[in-house]
Amino acid sequence: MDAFYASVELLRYPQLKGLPVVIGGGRRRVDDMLERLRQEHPEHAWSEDKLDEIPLAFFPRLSGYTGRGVITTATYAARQFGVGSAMGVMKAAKLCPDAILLPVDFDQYRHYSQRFKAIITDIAPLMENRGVDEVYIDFTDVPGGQREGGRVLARLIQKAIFDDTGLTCSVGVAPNKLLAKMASEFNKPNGISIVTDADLTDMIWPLPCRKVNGIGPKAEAKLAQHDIHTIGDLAERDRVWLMQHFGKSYGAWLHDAAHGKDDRPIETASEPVSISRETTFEHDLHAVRDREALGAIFTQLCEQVAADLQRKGYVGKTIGIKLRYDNFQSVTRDQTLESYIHQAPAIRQAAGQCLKRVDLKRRLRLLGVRVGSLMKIEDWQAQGSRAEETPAQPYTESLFGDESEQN
DNA sequence: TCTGGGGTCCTAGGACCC
DNA sequence: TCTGGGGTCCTAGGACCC
Repeated sequence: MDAFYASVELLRYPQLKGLPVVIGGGRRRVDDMLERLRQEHPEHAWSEDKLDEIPLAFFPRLSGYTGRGVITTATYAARQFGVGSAMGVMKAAKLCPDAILLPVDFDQYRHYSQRFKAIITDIAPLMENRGVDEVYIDFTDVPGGQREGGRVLARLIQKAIFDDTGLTCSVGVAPNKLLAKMASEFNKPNGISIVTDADLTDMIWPLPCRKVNGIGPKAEAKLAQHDIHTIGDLAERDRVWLMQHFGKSYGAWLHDAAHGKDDRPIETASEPVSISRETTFEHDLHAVRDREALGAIFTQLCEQVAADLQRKGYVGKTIGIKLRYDNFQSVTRDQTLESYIHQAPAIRQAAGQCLKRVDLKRRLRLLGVRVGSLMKIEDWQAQGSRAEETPAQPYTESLFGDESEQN
């Protein structure tokens, strides 16, 4: 989907069309924005169905923002200023202070995500989820899927999605997932691109290695040290040499990828491996000085994870924590229990144990709670689930050090 | 002006078992 | 009498993706 979060926001605020808009900074919902408008401008009759009447002047701008968020999506107008996803909001504010900043509203994006995916599976049932805004589709056996190399079906899908949602997408058609992913980037937004094996040398090899899905910043830097910059450079290298320098498995994969080889099937169904919640604090917190605040956040994270588990219908037995220090270094600890759990007090109990195994002298910027080794709740019940033991005194024990160890 | 949140997969060492 | 060869599970960290 093209600039998905931003495009969804533009559906309800069409007055922002064509303007630099960025999504990020914080998590909020439309109601919060309405609430603020009602307080600040009670002379208007604000309501959910009149969002398109909100004057431009009332929208928050990047320039007024102070905080630690990042940009998740930028409209194409905002990208002209050099603003892009994963960029810190404060940096984006320097590049384009007048851009409109909207908070993320995941519920809304999930809703549109389900809608466009339902439209796709109606046309082509073999679809693999790749997050909220991206999918792989197997055209092979769809009627008409081979016409004009797939272009006809790609156009049909684009039109069906646009007619239903007003959202545009870009489609890459290729013999495998690796090439299709790269092809989808060639004609954004609202484009179609077709790549065949015969196009490998002229369309793929000139691209920087970083364009391969699976080569990130670290691998790119290491490749550059060996003077490998384009996918073509990579394709020239000997397979064994790559395996010696990048590991047996990754090296072999690099070699295959550079030659456009990928035989991964479309996975139409998948089970989650873990469910987690984490939060970055507005300001760094200290385990001893801010232990009340940290304790409250910790409890809330456990409750959110528990609610997520129950909503999605899972229990888990590996409970873990993650924290990030003020120097951005992250550590994790986890613990596998004897039985499966899914309730907040039990999660908090186990996660609290993990917390005792980390250094809490440095200031913290992030805290997270994770549950892994998941099992479907039905399977758990079918095999005679044992009720989890709730700690006798939940939420009262000392979690973040104690006053005696002041630092 | 430092750097979100929710995930997956891989590696590597150690415990433990046969 | 100084040291096997598998296999699985657990844990921690890190790369990468959307």
